Amino acid sequence: MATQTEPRPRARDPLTRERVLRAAVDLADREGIDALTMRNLARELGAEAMSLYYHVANKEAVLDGVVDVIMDEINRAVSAVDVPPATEDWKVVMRSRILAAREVLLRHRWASRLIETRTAISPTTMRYFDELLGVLHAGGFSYDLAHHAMHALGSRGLGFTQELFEPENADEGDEEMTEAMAEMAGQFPHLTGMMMEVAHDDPDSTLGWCDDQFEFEFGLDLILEGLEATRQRSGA
Amino acid sequence: MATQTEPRPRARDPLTRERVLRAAVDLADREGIDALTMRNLARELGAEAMSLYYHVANKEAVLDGVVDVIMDEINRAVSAVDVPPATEDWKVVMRSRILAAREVLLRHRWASRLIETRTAISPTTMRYFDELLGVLHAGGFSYDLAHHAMHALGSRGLGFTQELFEPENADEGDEEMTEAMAEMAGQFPHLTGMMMEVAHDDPDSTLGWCDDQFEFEFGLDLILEGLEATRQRSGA
DNA sequence: ACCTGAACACCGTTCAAGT
DNA sequence: ACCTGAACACCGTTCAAGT
Repeated sequence: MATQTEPRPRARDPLTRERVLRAAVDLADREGIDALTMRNLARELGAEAMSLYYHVANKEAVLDGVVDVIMDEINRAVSAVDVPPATEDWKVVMRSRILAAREVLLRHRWASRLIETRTAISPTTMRYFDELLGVLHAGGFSYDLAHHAMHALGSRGLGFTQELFEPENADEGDEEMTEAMAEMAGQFPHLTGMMMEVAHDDPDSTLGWCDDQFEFEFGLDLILEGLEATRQRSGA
Repeated sequence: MATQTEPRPRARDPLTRERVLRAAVDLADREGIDALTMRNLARELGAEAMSLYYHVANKEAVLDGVVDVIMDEINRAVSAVDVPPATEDWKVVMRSRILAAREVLLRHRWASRLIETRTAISPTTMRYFDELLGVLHAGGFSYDLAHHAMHALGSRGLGFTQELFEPENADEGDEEMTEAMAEMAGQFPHLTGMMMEVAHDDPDSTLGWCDDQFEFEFGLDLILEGLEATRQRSGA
């Protein structure tokens, strides 16, 4: 056994586009998307940063590839959940597909923000949306209305949570919290009222009181039902 | 008159947090958000990068401040459009507010992406959402339902277009285009079908065929109507 | 064919120093 | 009080060079 005291030996198979992209996803999962630099990625693979450029054009290509890996995982998850073939309600199929996609994005929380920065659309991504369109079309939507439907869903169609200002760190002390709220009451009566009403309904919650999964499904169902109503109305 | 041959003289008033932030917005408008570096920003102001640190804590604080400037512009635009006080339909008020906010974001196209990266929520931003909540509450929503409504709107409540994969550069040659489509037809029947149907309805459009404003309003109205139906149903 | 070292032009930021 | 120069630890990327 050769002496190896390197901090990160990492069985040194030859590099590969695949290995590079997989390492990139792992790195982002483990240390966040900001840690995904060419130098860190290379170290992860036991190589030098410059070696990566033999397998990928540049960092942008790495990011494109990483999104592709995620979209592939989504496609896999979606086709795995799609088992019940006897379902005739397009809303049920759509819903379960989107929720499956969402689960993947929850496993890679950096991914949705990254996906939004892509300008080109890869075949893997096209496949996802093509199948979604297929569900609508099979459900009685004209392609024209299906087109509007896809826009109405927007990024929610991939399972994105739409939240602005995710709490991120709801670790603020309780006293600072109530103090801030007192100051808030005057300036922002409705925000204050809302928080008080919700706190009354469910005393356990002060901050971090939003059930993301519930809110996502609420918004999704609202849109799906609106689309179904539009479809029936337009007879298309 | 003193000799001045500097490329960017820029009347050299003392720096100010306000001047720094305004220059930052101008710079992002003119050259894109990536050009907003501390060094570029300083040059814009006829100063050195290090001088900025006397007025702002760091770059993150600049970005927070920039978002605040934009949110202030939104609040101004919203209150300017809010003139008709006799309107009793909350949907009309909500719609016009959100469309006004959207116009501001269209003037600063880099802004929505930046806003999404903020973790803290400033008073200026709170004001916007507080007023939006006020419209819902005045329209007969319980704060609890209004809360769900805000989640359902998500970033659309600020006028964000939800589009994944904005075309960005729809400058692809027509021949490459049709070639790509031919290849696509097999793999992505529904995307192909959709494009053909839309092209048939409106022959002028092949790519860049989406009317963003129409799609935004379609999706927005879908949600607003869904919320109104939910409100009536829940009797809240 | 695959990998690397040295180097370049950038970042944000610190710190001691200038006026 | 306000601004700056030099320096540090990072980036992505090039290019000529190694095996």
